[in-house]
Amino acid sequence: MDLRALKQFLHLSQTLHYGKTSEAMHVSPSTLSRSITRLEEELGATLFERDNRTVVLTQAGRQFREFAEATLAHWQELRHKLQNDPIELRGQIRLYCSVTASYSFMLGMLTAFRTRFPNIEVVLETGDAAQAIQKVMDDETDIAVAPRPDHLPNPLSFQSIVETPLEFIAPIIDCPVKAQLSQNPVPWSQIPFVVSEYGLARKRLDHWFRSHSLKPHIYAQVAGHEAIVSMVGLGFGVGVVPGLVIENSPLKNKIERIQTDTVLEPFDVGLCVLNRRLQDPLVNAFWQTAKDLGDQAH
Amino acid sequence: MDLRALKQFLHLSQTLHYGKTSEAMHVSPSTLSRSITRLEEELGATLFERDNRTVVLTQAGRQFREFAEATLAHWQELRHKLQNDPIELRGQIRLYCSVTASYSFMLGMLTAFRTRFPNIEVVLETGDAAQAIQKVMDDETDIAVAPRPDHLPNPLSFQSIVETPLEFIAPIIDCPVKAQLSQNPVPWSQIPFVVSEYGLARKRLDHWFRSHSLKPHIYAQVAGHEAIVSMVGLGFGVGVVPGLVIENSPLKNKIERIQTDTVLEPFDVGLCVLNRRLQDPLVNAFWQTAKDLGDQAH
DNA sequence: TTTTTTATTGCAGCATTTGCAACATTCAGT
DNA sequence: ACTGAATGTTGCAAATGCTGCAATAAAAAA
Repeated sequence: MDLRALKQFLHLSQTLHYGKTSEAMHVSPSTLSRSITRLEEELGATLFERDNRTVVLTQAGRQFREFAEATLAHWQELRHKLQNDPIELRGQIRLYCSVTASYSFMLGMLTAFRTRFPNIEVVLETGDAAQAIQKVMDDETDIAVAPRPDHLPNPLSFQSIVETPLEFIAPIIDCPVKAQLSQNPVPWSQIPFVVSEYGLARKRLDHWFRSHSLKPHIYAQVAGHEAIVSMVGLGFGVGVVPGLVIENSPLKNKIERIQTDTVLEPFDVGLCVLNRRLQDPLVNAFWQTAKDLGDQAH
Repeated sequence: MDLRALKQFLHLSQTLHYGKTSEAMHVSPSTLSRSITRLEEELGATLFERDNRTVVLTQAGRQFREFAEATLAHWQELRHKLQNDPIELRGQIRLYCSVTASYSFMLGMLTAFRTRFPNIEVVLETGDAAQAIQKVMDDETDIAVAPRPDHLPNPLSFQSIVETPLEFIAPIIDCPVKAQLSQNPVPWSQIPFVVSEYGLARKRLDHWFRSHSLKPHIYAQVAGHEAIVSMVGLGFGVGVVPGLVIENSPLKNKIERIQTDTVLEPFDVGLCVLNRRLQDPLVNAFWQTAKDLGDQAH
């Protein structure tokens, strides 16, 4: 039994659905299935009564849930205590995130961190999310907020915070683009697109174009999702940005989301760090604080 | 954090000695070292203050020990409860062990088992320990007591119960052998040996002969350690048997241990089972009961 | 019946863990 | 001070175990 199995069990005991839980825990259904099976073997008791259609907690499962909750809480509490107690950490830590992130969840994260480690100075740099991974790899920052890449480079660790859909947005003001969009079918290959210069969002969009056999009309390539929102808001074309960016944008009411036949794979936004940088107590402190915050959310 | 790490930590917190603990936990010192390091990383605190000469528990370590003890106890208690509750197990389970084992620890084991599962019928066969592994492999018995082989066959699981040294024994009564043994140096190649026909004890002894460049004088090959004790007691020669067998032998006062320059690698006596047989709830019940007993001993 | 949903299993690839051996460090004894 | 023994850690190759994909099984819905 390890803590990951415990977390998975707890989540599953709430959803009662392998698919949902496995997705939330970022493992495949098969892995989750085997995790639970292992747990049951070690325990010598069945935790879930499952038929391929329904999953229900057994009596044993209910009892185990209490144990799991208590143990997990106990562990986290202890970890906090031990991290605060021994040495009053001092120093500097470098963070990198997009403007949107700094507006949204980064605020809560930093407050929690400052409360726990008031003597660590935080240097926060904002910039294009597409560069975040590279910044970490080059050790130009300690921890960055980034969308989880399709293939995580080996020396990196990732910890997800929130998932947000990638959405198509269009201007609300009257402009040529608006007219084109109201046609049926929509002449996608003629519509001007405002896209990221590079990065995961660009990759996903390119994939979407290919799978629709479209040769897109790229009107502008810009760096940073926020800039895309601006240009779209001004009526230059259609863009694709994470939902989070839309919600936190001051131009929110100048644009609208548009539906498409297929949905782009959502962004899994989280923290990214170079494994070896976790040796540094300061970096580790931030990483663990974030982890605690995440665990509480579940 | 998993339970194994917890057990290792607890043991180490008592011995304060990596070598001792790693041996007791059946892992190499390096593995233990890494286990503890991992634990410390996950926890973000140092558990042991160690210099290559001394190991002491830190303040954090003391706090963590309480957590570890509580968690482990909690887990085991729950496992007991869950294993008893759901179904009253009935049926038959086949055990195989040596006569010595049945006299010594097997008694306690069976009592614990009968208390917990009064409706499981135990069929206990006694015989030569050297055959135990084979009996399990051939599925002629469910669980056997055996010395841990140098290389455990893959489909088998092993759980150790007790370690016992392999000792040289000689008759006490006056006989030719006794005279030879009192010479200096001892003429090993002329002394008659009473040895196992096959099995791990034989293997270890052969190895000892080779490493001393001796061509042994084998007087008799017998099956079963108990028989060796008998023949040695009667003055037929010198033998090698596990300490446990000596202590439980009615002929204990007819023989004496003799010292040699190098000591034979001790026997690690424990339970052995075919992995797939653990699917059977009855077999699993016994296996887990034994595990609980072992955990309590620590 | 066919389709859809969803947990499980075979299998191959891969990451983690393991143990050995070499190393570093400290202490005891000369 | 020097040598030798004891002991925790680290580099590295090998093995073990875990993971995800794809196929499967089973049951409900259409």
